[in-house]
Amino acid sequence: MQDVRYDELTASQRKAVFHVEGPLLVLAGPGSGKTRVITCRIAALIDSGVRPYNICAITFTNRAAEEMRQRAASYGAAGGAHISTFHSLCVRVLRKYAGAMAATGSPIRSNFSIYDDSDQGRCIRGAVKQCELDTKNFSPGRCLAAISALKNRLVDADAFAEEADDFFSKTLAKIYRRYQSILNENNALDFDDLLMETALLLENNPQVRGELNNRFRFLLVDEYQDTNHAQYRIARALASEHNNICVTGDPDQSIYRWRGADIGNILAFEKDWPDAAVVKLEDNFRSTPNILNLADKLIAFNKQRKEKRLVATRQAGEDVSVNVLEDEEEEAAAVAMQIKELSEHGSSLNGIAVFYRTNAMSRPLEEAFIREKIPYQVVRGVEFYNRKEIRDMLAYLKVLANTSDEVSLLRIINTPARGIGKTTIERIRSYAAAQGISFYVALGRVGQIDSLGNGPKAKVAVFASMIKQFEQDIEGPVASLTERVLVESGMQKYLQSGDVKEESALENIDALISAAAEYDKRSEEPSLVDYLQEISLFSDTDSYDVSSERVALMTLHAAKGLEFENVFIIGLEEGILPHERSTSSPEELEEERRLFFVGITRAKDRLWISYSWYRTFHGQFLRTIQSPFLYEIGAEVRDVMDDEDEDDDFEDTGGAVPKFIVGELVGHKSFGLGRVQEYTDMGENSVVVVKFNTGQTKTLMVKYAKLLKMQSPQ
DNA sequence: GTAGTTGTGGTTTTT
DNA sequence: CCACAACTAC
Repeated sequence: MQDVRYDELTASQRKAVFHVEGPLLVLAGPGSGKTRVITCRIAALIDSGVRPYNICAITFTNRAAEEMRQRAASYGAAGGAHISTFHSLCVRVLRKYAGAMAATGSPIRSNFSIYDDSDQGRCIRGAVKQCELDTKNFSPGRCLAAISALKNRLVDADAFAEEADDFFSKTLAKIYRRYQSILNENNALDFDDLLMETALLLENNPQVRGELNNRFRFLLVDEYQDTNHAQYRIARALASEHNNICVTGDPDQSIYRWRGADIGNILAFEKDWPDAAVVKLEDNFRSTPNILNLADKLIAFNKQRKEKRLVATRQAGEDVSVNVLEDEEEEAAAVAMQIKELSEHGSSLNGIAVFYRTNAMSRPLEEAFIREKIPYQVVRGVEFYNRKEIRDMLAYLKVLANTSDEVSLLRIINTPARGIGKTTIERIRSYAAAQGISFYVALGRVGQIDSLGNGPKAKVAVFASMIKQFEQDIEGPVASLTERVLVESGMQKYLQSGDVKEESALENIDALISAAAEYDKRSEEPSLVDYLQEISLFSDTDSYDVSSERVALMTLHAAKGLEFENVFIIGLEEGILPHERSTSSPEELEEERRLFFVGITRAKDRLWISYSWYRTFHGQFLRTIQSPFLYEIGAEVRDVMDDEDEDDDFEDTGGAVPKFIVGELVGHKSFGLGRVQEYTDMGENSVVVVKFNTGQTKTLMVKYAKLLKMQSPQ
């Protein structure tokens, strides 16, 4: 193997790298050279005579997969090894074995569509409606979350119907069933189906499992702490014959519990694989001890964890700054100023990142950066693919690839407007239902739909023949087909006309066509189905360009796996970090803490943490409370405004703050009357939870809230 | 059938 | 505060 510097590895890294046969657990702290260990290990496996073809490495994000591919390639070890995310692997497996699955009654065909949350939303709304239920009690979000959790546990609709014993579960079971049959009718799978179907296929079909066991003799799973139960079962099945399973991860960096990740998978690995070798990577080569110290202090507050040390190998550096600003704009301005200074002192912009809890928090930063002319890139989830024009174009392509995909078909049948309205659609629909044919097939027989007048009939016929025309190009390159659709569907004309506000719409579609062209070039066997299935699993996060000279702005979740010389983490406030929706259980709070931990440990040299006194929240300008995590890291907060000639319109209470009793009636200048729900006496920093008559419950800091005592408690 | 308007509900993180 | 759905007016 070329260029592999095995001699630069530490003793424990070597142990992991040169482990060949049998299960292996690598507990890798942040900055411990985990990626390097994994890629070196792939190289070492090949050195020891393993064929690359027999290696399967699974990562969590496409970006991580791409990075690993490149690193492996630089060792000359790329060819043949399968490196992808769980989801991509599942798509390939399902597409390949769809035929075999059909024999056992599976409705999935290999050209299935993959539905994202917005498609799912349409399906679930349809399902709830069909069950004649009130969407208030069974909101789409709630239902989808519940179904997702079930799928993660590999509980299908029938199994759930059997276990359901109360009203809610029974109703949910009905919805689940309807939802799933809608997906089936559309020949579509949602993200969770990809995992569940693959897991079930592997477990129930010995022949398929045998083939894959034979192919993937060495399995690597990265970020194992974030695998959910379905992924766990897939990994277990894949490794069932050879036992050559190597998992890497860090329980302290598990941040996807909300998505079903089960930290128990990594904690119980040694139970699942009793003869597992365990390697702990505790040396940290990334951060200064100043930064690590903070991370260590913070994570020690978590109760559910495996004790693990963070051993600094670097020399002491600069202290971590914790600043408080007036509001989110001042906070953004302060970050921008600091970045300017760094830049002027020679720091490169691609070594700088700003992390925040929610995507919405990027706005003030972007405004400040534009003002200060600081180049930046926002690394955001699915922004690009969520654009209307992109979704429309993709809907055309999806229909061509999978004519059963009614959700996509309904999206484009009147986009751009071609006079096919609700009534026409409903009539075609009932015709299709009566005849027992799909909506698409019904379009082709529009002449026979007696309920339609001649006008609508003609319009539908034009649309149907247009789609037929496109279908002739289905085998060719994806880019030229996309271009053809753009022109002939009328989308181009529609977007050029003055009615559309978004100038950038056509540019975005151009970007889509370029991406398709790149796919055509890169892919060994380009096909529309393959292309669509691939990009369904792609997000903007994956296209983050590490090398471009721009400051990176991203959520703490997106920061996982990255590192930067200079890191800013903003919004250290109660309700934001920890997030207000994650405070109902200790487990959730611990996950928020891990999220902060992940953010801190991305920093190599310098770290700035900040929060602001006020923040606009749900459109309201509100006083904030600093995050409890700041106490935990023992932060000495510097009030940046106090350093200047600051007028503080909140007079000092001199530390003498009033005390409250639960049940006490209080008044607030903007929320009105309310009753004390909880009171935590922390002297000057006492916190009170008040339920106001408006119905909202607020956590307030006594020092600032200026609550009026209305009367003595009963 | 369509476009514009009002109302309502949901509002974290991502494959 | 935003997106989408239902409603209303053409």
